[in-house]
Amino acid sequence: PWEEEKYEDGVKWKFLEHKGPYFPPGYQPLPDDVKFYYNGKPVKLSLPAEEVALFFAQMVDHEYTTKEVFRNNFFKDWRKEMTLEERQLIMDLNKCDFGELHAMHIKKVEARKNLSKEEKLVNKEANQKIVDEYGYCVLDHHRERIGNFKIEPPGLFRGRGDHPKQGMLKKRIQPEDVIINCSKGSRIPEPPAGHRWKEVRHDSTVTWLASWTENVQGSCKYVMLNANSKLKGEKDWEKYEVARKLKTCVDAIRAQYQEDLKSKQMGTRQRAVALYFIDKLALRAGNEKEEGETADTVGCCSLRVEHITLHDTLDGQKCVVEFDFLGKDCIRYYNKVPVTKRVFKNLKLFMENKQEGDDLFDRLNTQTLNKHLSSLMPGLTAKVFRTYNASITLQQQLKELGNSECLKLLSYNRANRAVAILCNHQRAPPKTFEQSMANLQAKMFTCKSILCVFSVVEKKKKAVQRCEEQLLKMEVQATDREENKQIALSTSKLNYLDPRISVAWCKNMEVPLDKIYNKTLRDKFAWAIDMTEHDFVF
DNA sequence: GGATTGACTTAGGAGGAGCGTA
DNA sequence: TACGCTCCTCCTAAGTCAATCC
Repeated sequence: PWEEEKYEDGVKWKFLEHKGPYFPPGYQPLPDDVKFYYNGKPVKLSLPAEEVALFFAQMVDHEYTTKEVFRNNFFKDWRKEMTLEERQLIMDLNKCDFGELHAMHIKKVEARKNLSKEEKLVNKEANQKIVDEYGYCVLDHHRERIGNFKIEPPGLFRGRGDHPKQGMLKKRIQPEDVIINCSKGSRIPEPPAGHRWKEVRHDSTVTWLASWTENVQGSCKYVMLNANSKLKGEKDWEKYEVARKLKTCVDAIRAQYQEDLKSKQMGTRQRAVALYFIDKLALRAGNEKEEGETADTVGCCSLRVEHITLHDTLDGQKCVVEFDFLGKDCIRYYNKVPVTKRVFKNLKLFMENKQEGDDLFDRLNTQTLNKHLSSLMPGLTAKVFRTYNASITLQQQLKELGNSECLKLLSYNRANRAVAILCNHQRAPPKTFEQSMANLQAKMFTCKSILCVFSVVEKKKKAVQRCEEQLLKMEVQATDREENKQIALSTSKLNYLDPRISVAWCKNMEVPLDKIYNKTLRDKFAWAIDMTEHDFVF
């Protein structure tokens, strides 16, 4: 779909100009009447120590701050920011009283909420000005929106799940920490007054505009383009094209790994079983992770023996594998899956003479798995199976029809839901779930009562009809919402489902696209909206 | 080959805008 | 006009995977 010529060998652009990242405002010292207390006595902290104290104070009503690991990490890092005197005085977090700091924070939040319409508008305009100035770049001939042009503000690190580094201080990033990437002929961004950049480089083989190293994990952070940019759009399109290519050879690949289950080589059999899981269950590849650096989560290749239980029979089914492990973001994967005899036998073998903590696939890692995959098809890696199986599932499930618009949308959401369940995309049930469900039920009840009365009275045909329509809509809505209680549809919509399937479906079903794609999605998938005809097949 | 680093995609939650309703 | 609810946008953590180094 992209007319302009492609650059050769890894070149991503010829011209790149931008204003550099936007830095968050500096720390505002506490007013004199807001005090921190240690052991009951007011203590005036040095500014660096005060800033970090406030990070903690802002979080005290969050569960995080009750956790041992969080408190210890915080206290250790906080003490590093203190002066010698402060460090000698403040020895015990339990003797710290952040009450006034917390109260001030709450008051500020309240005040922000209670701003008048006009004041909110003023803020909005100020924000827009920042976006206008820093939010765009010029890449080749296009003005493009930048995804994250703001430097992440300092704070306390909030890892997910049982993260060993939770509570550590995430330090303030200075221009001196930031590498700028832009093209040679462009106007180089000005660092904030009195500062300089760590480096200005001109690397056209990468797509980032700025980067810095984050201090908690030591990893790189990047400023990159928005998903609606040409660069990202092309990459996204390519991703789905690779997945479509897998469709043409997936049968051969499946036959191959079925065959490999019988191999004399243990490594080959392990690879075959792993591939079977990745294909059938849409598991992630599962890179190995450094112990103690992150929460203990796994994917396919890093499964350990304690993560599966083998059942010769379970609930009347044979050869059942029970999975129970924490995956990405510490989301639990729990599933009972009947597998073929051969897979089952192999798994028994892999588990022999192993104990808790041992790798299930001790002869396999993601590098060798992906090397094998790329030999079967160029561009094929483990994650392509997720994209492929997600998209093909959507396409198959969309064969369920509905005659009214709301029923059509229900069937679309159900297809989307099937994918989300496959990919294990979960969410915490909304806090208001029970209440809003009850409200909906109440409305439906009212509607039903009205219908009862009116059908007796006769007449009022219009009102009856309207009421019936409303009722149907609410019933569908209730079903949809109930089924979706703990399922996140957005992740698969955004990352796994070829948008052309959805665009074609909308055309065929005469459903307006904005019923299934919000503005962000319509922007991101502009390429698909442009090029897709009603007869598109994934 | 094994570890490390760098670049990029994928992920769920927080918070707020905006809408409909009482 | 305030309130409650929903959905969107933003945020940034946490993955994947290839390149590089030794």
